[in-house]
Amino acid sequence: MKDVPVEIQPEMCKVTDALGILVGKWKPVILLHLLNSGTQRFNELKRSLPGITQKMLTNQLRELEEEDIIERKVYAQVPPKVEYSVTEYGRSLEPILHAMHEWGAKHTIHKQSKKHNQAEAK
Amino acid sequence: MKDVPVEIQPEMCKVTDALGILVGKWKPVILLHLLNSGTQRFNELKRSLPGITQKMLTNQLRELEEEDIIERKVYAQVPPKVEYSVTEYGRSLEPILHAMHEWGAKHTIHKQSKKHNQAEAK
DNA sequence: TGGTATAGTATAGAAAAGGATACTGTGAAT
DNA sequence: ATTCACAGTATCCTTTTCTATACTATACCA
Repeated sequence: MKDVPVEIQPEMCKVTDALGILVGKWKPVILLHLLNSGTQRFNELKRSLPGITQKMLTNQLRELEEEDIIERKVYAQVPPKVEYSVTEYGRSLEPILHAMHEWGAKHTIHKQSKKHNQAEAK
Repeated sequence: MKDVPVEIQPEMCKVTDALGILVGKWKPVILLHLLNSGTQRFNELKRSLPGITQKMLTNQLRELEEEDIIERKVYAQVPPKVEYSVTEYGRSLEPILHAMHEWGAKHTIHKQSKKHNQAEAK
């Protein structure tokens, strides 16, 4: 039997796919905020996310909408009113987000103790 | 009582932290491969990942090593021998990777049926 | 008449990520 | 003497992501 190597590409990786939906400087934060606070208007979100630009907020929201994770509801009013909320489908990401939050919190501690050990070892 | 808005930043988000470790075009793929196949040498990895450049492979491996997810073991030989493996600590990411894989697979189907519905609705 | 609020778009530029290609040192095999 | 395998660096370039800033339409309020 030949030793045929297993060939792998990022394009066929489902983990990469899932990750692709979450990456973006503000996407996790927006998603978590919508999950916590429920439906929010554009400017409510903007005020909750200090430092974000309008362009970025629009952009990240559109990308999440594109993947069916959030919903955008436009009211025919003036001044405009647009509401964003997490879809039923989007909520299926909650366990993953929760797991990542837990892991991330532990990792922060792990890194600190690593640093501490290095300092100790002079 | 005033309606004080909750202010959020990506820098304080643990999900963003966890995500940061996994992002990079080849990181999930490398990690999954090391988890599946165990210890691997640099060129074994390279051959398993068609399309990756040496620079990218080195770079992604170093970033994973930096976070203590993988281990790099250098043998004092010529030609050089360097082995990479997932650390005990790195294995704590497995449930998350698994959950993402599952979700990603379902999402692929979700997107397909969405497309199908759109086509149906002419 | 001018200012405010809303939910954006447009444009330009900086910074980060990734790609292409060439080069390195060393021992062993041809 | 040349070539190969190995595990990288070094350099330059392109693409993508993110930032900064200005601008839009419309109704309402003073």
